[in-house]
Amino acid sequence: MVTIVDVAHKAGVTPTTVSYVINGSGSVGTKTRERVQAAIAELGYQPNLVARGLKRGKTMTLAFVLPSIANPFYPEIADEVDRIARLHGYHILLCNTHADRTPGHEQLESLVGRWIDGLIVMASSVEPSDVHAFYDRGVPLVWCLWPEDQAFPDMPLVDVHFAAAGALAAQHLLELGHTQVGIIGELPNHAHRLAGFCDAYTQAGVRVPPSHIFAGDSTMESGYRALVEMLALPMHPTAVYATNDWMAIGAIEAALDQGLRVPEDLAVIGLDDIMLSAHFRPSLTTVAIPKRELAMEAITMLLNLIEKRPTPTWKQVEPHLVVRHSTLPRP
Amino acid sequence: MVTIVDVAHKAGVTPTTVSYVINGSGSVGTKTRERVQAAIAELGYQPNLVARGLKRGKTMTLAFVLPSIANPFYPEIADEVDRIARLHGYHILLCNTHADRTPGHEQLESLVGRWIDGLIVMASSVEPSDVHAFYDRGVPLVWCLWPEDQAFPDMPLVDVHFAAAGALAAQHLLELGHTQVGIIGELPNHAHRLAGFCDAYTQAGVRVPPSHIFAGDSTMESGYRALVEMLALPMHPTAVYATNDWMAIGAIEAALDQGLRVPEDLAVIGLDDIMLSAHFRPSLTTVAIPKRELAMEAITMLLNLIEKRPTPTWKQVEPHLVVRHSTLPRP
DNA sequence: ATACTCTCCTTCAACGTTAAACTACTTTAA
DNA sequence: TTAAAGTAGTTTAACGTTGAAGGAGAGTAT
Repeated sequence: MVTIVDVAHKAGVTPTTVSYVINGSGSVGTKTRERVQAAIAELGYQPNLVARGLKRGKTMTLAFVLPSIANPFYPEIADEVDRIARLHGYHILLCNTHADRTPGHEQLESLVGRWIDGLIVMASSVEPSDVHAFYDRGVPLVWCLWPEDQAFPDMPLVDVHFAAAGALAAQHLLELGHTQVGIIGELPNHAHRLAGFCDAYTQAGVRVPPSHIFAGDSTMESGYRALVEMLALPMHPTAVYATNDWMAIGAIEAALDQGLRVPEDLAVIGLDDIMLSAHFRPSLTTVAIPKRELAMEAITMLLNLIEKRPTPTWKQVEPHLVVRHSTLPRP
Repeated sequence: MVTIVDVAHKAGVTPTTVSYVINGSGSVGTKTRERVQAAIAELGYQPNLVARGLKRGKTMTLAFVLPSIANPFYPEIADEVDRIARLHGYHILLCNTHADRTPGHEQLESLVGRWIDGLIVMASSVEPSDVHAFYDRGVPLVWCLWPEDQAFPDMPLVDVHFAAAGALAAQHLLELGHTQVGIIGELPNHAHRLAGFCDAYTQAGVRVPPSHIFAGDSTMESGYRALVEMLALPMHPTAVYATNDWMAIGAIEAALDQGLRVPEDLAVIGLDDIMLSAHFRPSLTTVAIPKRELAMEAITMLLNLIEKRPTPTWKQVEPHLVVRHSTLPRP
């Protein structure tokens, strides 16, 4: 590898002068500058970021900590984080914790040994207290999608306005005239999604009795089971709201298997907008989480923290409704 | 941050001795070793990998270069690469080229400035010649999924035995008695997938005329269009083979829209096994690419190259058939 | 003429770690 | 008893870069 010393020799100056040319610091005469630049070009010199990192105490490296990149929720976020980070000269280290929160602690340690400049931690990839310990050490970090009420209130956080998401779903069903609704939700994790929905119904003067709320665990299977249960009761819903898309899809499958038509006999709405929802038959009406915006807010906040610019430390991104073919007006 | 010098002071030895304790090199007395270890534990010392990287010329960092992690084909591979790399003490730098092959060149340069120890390059993320230039410089790297015939034959390569994949699809349809087949393929990229299929048919004594082969571009829409075209001709296929799942799904949608039943009137088989295929209705019979195995072979080969262990530099992983609900015996 | 300033470049030391070379002491061998 | 071999450390220098301090020379002001 060609080093700054090689360039200096070739240009007949000292390494410091070359460094000044590269970084625009110091003061360098025009002719010398040109000679140095020629030498750099000729030798194909690239500054060594390891040495520079050691000297400057800054590695231009960020870490993206998440449960698993194989979970289809994260890749799009990762892509956007990487894109924006690179615009600012940073690279992203991937860190899949595989939801093993205990070694998650050691993983954070090993990242800090690399002098990363900051990290983005996705919900539930590491123990909250471990994350907070790092924050206290002064490592710039942003939490992303941590359930708001569990968060240490002093830590930078970006999440989704889930209550608004629930309200959007409710508003859509209300506009279609559905007053008899069943709900499939994962509690307590989806509390905001549920509350936003129920509050909107209450404000519209329609009561959702607790007996119309069924428990799921975010899997398709749990959505299927919940709908079967629901249909066994004498409640006759004309619409179902599931707090995520997988459960909504499970519910549709159950309804179809029970001989109901979707959306004619039963409207179903989900929340997330996973890729499958667009291609499922019938395609799923859902409330979309703006992942790229989420990523953008998180990385922007992190870069502000690193570069010590003033920044709000709490952001909520707003979801939006995506109407497809699983909802229709009440028969 | 606490450094090796702090530990040395606390233990009453020189930094070198601490280094010897950490790395198990040199020779250190039992009592001294214990004192040093106690000091390390007490101060919570973590070796600085930046400084170590500079000194040793090794950063324990690999890069994973791909078009975009948002493409659902890659996350599972990335997850496995990261998992295995970390078992060996390496971290993974993510590098989305966004199929911009020109800046791809600069991206590689910036990675080399970081002294990464090696990289895995996914097909079509960078210009082949740029990649080869890096290989010539001695940077350990493995190509993954590059169409075999385009590859520089001297470069380490891991790919899928696509001809066998095509043959598996053919064998399945032959066993179901389908002699009238239509093919939707992307050429020339999917040449092996096509050849494997056609060869198997030929060997079974069934000729597939060129007129039964339709062009697609790997998108769902192109699969849809191809099937519509196909049905307009007087060829009456009872089965369709698409060289990827998206086109197969597009074909199914077209068939359903044209009033055909799938699989009763028309069997459809794909290739890839993307996540959607399992949840689509009808779920798609397809030939699966073993992504985790692919990842494992690539990272294993790369680690062998880095650590200068003998290793084959060409691997093909074997696909396998996944029978679901889009294929049935010929009516 | 002397002091001051400015520009341009060099010297020096440091970031944290670690191999190589060296020293001091102990043990073993002939 | 002396040499050889081993053990347990230390000293030194280096990885590649850069900020601070310093110096040489030219230009300007008094």
